[in-house]
Amino acid sequence: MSYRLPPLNSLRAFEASARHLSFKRASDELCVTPGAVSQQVKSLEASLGVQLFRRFPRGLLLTAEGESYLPLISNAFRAISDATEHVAPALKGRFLRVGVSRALSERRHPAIEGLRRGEERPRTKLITTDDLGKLIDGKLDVLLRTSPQFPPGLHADRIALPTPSGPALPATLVTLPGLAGCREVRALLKLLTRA
Amino acid sequence: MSYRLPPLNSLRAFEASARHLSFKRASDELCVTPGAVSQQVKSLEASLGVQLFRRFPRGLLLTAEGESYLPLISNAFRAISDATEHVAPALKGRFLRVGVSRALSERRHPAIEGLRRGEERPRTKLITTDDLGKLIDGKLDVLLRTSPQFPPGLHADRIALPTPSGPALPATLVTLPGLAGCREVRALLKLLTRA
DNA sequence: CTTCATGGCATAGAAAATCTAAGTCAACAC
DNA sequence: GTGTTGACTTAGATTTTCTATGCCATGAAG
Repeated sequence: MSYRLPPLNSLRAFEASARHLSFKRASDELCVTPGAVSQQVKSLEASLGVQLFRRFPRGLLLTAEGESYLPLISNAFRAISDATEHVAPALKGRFLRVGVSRALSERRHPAIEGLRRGEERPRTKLITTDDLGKLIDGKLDVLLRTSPQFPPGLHADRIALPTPSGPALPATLVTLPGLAGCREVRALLKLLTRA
Repeated sequence: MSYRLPPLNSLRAFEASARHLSFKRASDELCVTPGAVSQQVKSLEASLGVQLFRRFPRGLLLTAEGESYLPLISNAFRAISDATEHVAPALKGRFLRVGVSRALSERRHPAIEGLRRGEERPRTKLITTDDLGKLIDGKLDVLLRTSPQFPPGLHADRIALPTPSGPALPATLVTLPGLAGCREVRALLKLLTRA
């Protein structure tokens, strides 16, 4: 038997916003802009014909409908997430595993430190290493190093890390080809190259 | 706590294909082309790194992973669908409620008859009526009539219904503006104007 | 054997959805 | 008063989804 599902991407924006009671914090979690979250939630409300949030200048409150919807949607997403991890155990890690070479790690670059402290998105687990083998073995998702060298078959972005004072620091972000375009890696790239 | 969700639209394509063991029949249900379903499922398999189907020239079989994934995903979608109906009761109808004027109804137009017998998509519930009031009152989603007249505020598409023999039959498909762009209405339009 | 029907696959491009950047507004803090 | 924060809106950029088309492999019918 078929069902009618609401727009699922919008539902994701709703769920994250409802947990945080903030489009801003939801946008951080989802690695998109607050405007995108706002639009998605608005679009969901329009398609449902139901207000899910009360908006305030500095945040959100759930309506009664939103209050009743949230746990049901969160549980369904949790079930999907768990089922997915069960079927594809390789997706179990909830963090982007980022190798950072010792040289860069010791530079205490602000964005990298922010990631380390959990203050920046995407969520990452930082590992001090420059071992490309870990990338190939699937033990890392991304490797950030100063050396521009990388073996064929991997994908590399040459970037300039802005420094608080002085010239930008050249670095290379290496990934498996399949991961190069994923949202978290792109978000990481953007974070690292941000002024 | 956040989760990592697979691409939800692809998941929808997987779930429908797995129920039907056919991209073709899933495409009918989802009102998209088989090629689109195929691409979505393939994309999901790539992002999970797991084969979900075995393909055969005349259909699909589920892999062990696909077998274990399906009930979990179906249940989650069911939960979302139920939650959505609970929060937005107006969405309860699972059928597109189509009013067909008596004149058109009596013509026994093939596409309309196909809809009536449940042989054509989108799923519709046909009601013989030409009462625009029902549309405005929300008791109908769409009204198909021969008359080109409709009140301001509604949306109308003037269409030509192909007949098996003879010239196309002019008709008007009237909807509330909010519904005019929705997938089911568009699918209905396409079905009715198909040669 | 040939022909026809069926359905999955791949591709290029069209269409739609999603997102971003930028600016506005309303509150709150100092 | 100014500055900060976060929600809202808009236009356009970007990405995703979809379509149309043709190809391929099978199975059924003649």
